[in-house]
Amino acid sequence: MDISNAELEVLNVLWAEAPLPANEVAKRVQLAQDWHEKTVKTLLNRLAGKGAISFEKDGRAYLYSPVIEQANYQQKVSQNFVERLFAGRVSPLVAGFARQGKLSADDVDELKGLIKDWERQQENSDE
Amino acid sequence: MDISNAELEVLNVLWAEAPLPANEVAKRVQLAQDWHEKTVKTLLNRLAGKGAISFEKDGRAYLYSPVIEQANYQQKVSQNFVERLFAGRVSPLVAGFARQGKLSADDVDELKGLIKDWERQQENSDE
DNA sequence: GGCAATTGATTACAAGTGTAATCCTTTAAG
DNA sequence: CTTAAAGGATTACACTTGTAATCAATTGCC
Repeated sequence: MDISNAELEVLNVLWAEAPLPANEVAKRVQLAQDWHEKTVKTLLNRLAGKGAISFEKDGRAYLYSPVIEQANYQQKVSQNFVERLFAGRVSPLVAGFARQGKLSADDVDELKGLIKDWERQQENSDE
Repeated sequence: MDISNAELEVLNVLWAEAPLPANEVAKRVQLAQDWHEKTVKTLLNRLAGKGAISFEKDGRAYLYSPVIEQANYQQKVSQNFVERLFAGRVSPLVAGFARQGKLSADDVDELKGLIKDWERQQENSDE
C-alpha cells in the first residue's frame, strides 16, 4: 500500500491531469526528473499493481487515472509523518519553516484563516 | 545518508535522552514498538554506520549518542516532505490537520505566535 | 507486405529495509 | 573453574525501490 518517492512523482502528474497515456505522463514527469520513459512505465505499472491508479484501453494504448484521492493520501501520509518526526504536533513543523523564511504571505494568510475557523468552532462547541 | 523509518524510531529515543546503553535504548523503543532487542541493536549499528549516532565504550558495553541534531534533521526532512507532497507550501498541510480536528489549542497558540513574529519581521524589512 | 517504431509485459539487478538469528567474546554466578 | 548470560559483530533473507533493458505484439510507413 505504500507509495514510494519515485512513484509519487508519477502520481502527482496524474493528480494534476488525468486520464493520460503513458507517454504523456512520461513527458510531464520528465520536466522535473531525468528519467527514462521505461522507468516511468515501470512506475505506472507498480502504481497500478498497488491499486493507486487504474487504466482503460484507448486503442492500443492505455489511459491512466488516479484511483486514490490526493487529499486523502496527503492527509494520511502527513499525519503519519508528523507523528514520527514531531510527536504528532504540527506547529513545530511550521516553526521550522518560519525559521527558514519559507513562509509566504499566502501561507500566512491561509494560516490566519485556519486559525479563525478553528476559534469559531471552539466557541460553538462551547455554547 | 537516509534514515529509514525503523532507524528513526531508535534515533528518536536518543534524541530524548543520551547517552544510553543498547539495552536501555531497546527498552524505550519497546514502549512503542514490539521489536526484538536484536533488531534494535541492528538499527543502532546501521545508524552508527551512517554517522547518525556515535558510541563510546563504557566497560564492556557501549553508550550511544546522537550525532546529527534533531532540529536540523527535522528541518531538512520536512522541507523535502512538503516539497514532494504539497509543492512546497506548508499551509495546505496544516489545513489538513485542521480539517481532521488535529489542531490542539497549544498548536493554535504557537501558530499565532509564529504569525506575529513573521509579520513583525515583514514590517522591519519594509522600513 | 516487410520493417521500424510504439507500447505494454516481463525480467533484471544492486542497494536499502525490516526483522531478526547466529557467532564470538567477556564476565558474573555458582 | 564452568557455565550461562550479556553484549557487540556478522550473517541472513525476503521484500521494496530505483532505474532501466529486453521481449512480444501491434501498427503505420515505404
